Amino acid sequence: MRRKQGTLLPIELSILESGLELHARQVPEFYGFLIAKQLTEREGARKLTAYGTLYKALSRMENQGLLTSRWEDPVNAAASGRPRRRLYQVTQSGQDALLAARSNVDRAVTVRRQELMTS
Amino acid sequence: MRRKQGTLLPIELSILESGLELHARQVPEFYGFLIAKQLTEREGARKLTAYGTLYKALSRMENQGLLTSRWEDPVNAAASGRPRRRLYQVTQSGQDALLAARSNVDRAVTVRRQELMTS
DNA sequence: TGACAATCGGTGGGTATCTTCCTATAATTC
DNA sequence: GAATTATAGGAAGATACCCACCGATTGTCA
Repeated sequence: MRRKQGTLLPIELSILESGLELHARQVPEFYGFLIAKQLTEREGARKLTAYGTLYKALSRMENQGLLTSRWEDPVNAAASGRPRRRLYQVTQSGQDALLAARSNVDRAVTVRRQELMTS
Repeated sequence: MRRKQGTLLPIELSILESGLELHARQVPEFYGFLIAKQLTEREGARKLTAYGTLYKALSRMENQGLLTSRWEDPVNAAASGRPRRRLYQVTQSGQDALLAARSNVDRAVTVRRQELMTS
């Protein structure tokens, strides 16, 4: 749906928020599946069936420099008996984008409120 | 469905046959997914949706000594960019079981044919 | 012969990631 | 304001494995 540049989509906002929240809780890195679970919990019950959407968002964000990623050590994954994870971190640029997007939203809300009050 | 001992189930026969066929074609080891594909092709179109059934059969056969398995080197799997495979081989005992089962089938068929002809 | 116990098959879920295809929609361009 | 175009979203499927549960069946024993 063609994006107005400098904008974050709802799913991207969620990813950044989840990522930063985990970071604050001493979880330095996150991965797709974990985010999916977080979103499911947070957004309340309605399942994120479309993993494609999530993973596409993640790689998009990495290309934009909002995230960095590395593959988990395969030996480690094997020892845990599960598929390898791709581990992400929110970059400084990601944090900035989140803050900018938030203030945009705030501004939009404020403007709308003004409009309502003066109409 | 409680098994008469010394008997092989259809899926077990298929696994042994596929395994030996691959071995004859210079493919020393096989894995679940590969067998699934083989079965789908061979048994003609109708998909093996129930992977659970297949994997259970494999571990059952390993317990019975018809197969041996080892995990693929995780680094190798990672390099190929896919989940790890569990690699199986048909044991001598597996080959014997197949031969025995085949001759049982032959005998049963022969007996049935006799019955039909003399009835 | 009839009841019991064992086990098999299928379904569905969980763990993880990625690709391709089609459609819907929003942002640009004219 | 209309036409174009880029891009996001969803569905489906590929790659691999495993577990838990339920119901059906079948061999065995009384």
